[in-house]
Amino acid sequence: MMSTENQSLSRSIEDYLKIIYRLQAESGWAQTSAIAEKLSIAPPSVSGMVKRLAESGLLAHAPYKGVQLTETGQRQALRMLRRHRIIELYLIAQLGYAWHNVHEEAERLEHAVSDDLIERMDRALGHPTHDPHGAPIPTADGEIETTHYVPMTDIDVGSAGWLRMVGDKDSERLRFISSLGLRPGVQFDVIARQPFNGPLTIRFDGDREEVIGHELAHSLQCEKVRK
Amino acid sequence: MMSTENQSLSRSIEDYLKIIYRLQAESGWAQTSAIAEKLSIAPPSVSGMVKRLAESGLLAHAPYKGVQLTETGQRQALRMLRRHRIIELYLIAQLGYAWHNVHEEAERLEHAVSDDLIERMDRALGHPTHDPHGAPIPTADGEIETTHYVPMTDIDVGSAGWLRMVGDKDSERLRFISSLGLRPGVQFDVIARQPFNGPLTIRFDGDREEVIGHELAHSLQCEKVRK
DNA sequence: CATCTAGTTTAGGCAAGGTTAAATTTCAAT
DNA sequence: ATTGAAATTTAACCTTGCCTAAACTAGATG
Repeated sequence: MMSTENQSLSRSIEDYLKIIYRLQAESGWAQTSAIAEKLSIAPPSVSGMVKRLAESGLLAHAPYKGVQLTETGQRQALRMLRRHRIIELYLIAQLGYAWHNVHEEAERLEHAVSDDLIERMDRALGHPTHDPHGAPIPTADGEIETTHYVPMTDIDVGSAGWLRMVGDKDSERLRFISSLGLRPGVQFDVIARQPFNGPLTIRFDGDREEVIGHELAHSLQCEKVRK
Repeated sequence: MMSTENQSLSRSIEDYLKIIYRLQAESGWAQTSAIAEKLSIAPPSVSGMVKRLAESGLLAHAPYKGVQLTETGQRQALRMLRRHRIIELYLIAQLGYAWHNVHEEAERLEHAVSDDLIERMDRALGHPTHDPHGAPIPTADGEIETTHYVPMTDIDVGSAGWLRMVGDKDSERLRFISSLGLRPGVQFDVIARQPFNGPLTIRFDGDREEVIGHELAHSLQCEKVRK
């Protein structure tokens, strides 16, 4: 832990921290192979970087087990998340980007913008709390809303829910979701569900009905409407 | 000339091309030491990079003499110039940046934005022809207005001129210029000039008079108003 | 015409961040 | 308790882009 603190981080390092944050949120640990897969690089490359990151105090490494962000590492990861989400929102709101096209652009810009520019975008957007995919935006000092959403497949037939969040990584999936008229914030009723992981029928926007495959529905994070 | 063409260029390479373009515009050649100085790196580093750039067909190298951009190299350099200038304008017009603060931010962003984003900014700005410092913006297909401005010191006492262009690199200088109320497009009369490279007095905005030191005046690119 | 110097290039290194191949550890399954 | 497969780490190497020190050119000057 030579805690070099406050050095500006390389593009690579920023990507590692972001991915590790997400993996850790899912399962508590980030494993070497999972990191490698998400970054599309070979596992030994991850081992090497992990060593450097551990030395500089951004994460703790339990050999052969996995990795967890330190306080400092998490702060940096949340900073990147904030950048990414504000940029995505800005591109859509101010520059006419489509929902499903912003991810890639944000992925590059998040490493290049200054904190000042991010705060200006934030101001121009009216200090939003969620990005266009429904994900919460961390505050400038590293707070993030904890979500407790359930997959759409967990909502009972006859019950209602809000669509809260959809992943931003898969542009084809996003294009399809939005072609159905679905986006975060939409309230819906579950009308029917076929057995054996079959498709789900939902009604929303008053009269609109759509059938959604199990896999897709499982990827849609929702909040139950309590009666 | 293995003309790898159309590979995306590294950040370093993009910086080299930009600098070489500017040096070449000044004197026809870009010398190793001049490139090194502008990039704040050691001359041997430039020799090394120049070799690689020449091999990939972006420039021609006359050993011990200097380099010149090829057609391809120039096109890339102009692309970077376009990016830089549109970004600077966008930051000022849409995000409330001050004139003298945009350079550094643009310097990072120009390497990260997509062509698509640049064209969206261009559209949002109404297809501007000049950046906030008065420099012409190359078109998307690599055309650039040729300027033929003269330093303010070359305008005779009693004559008038327009301030057309000021360098964007020195933030302190820009801050001062703008504190005088000067910016590109302003028309002025030269009221007086002291001998021995002494200061210049100009009148503009109707009644406003300012005294400008020789060195500063020499850095202000102007167009003569013909009577 | 020889020489000196400024500028350039070559040689040899280093750090970051990747690679593949080989060694090691872990853990589940006999 | 042992073993074998999967995951991880180590080892050895590559490329990019920088560095310093040393060798080399070219052009001005005596």
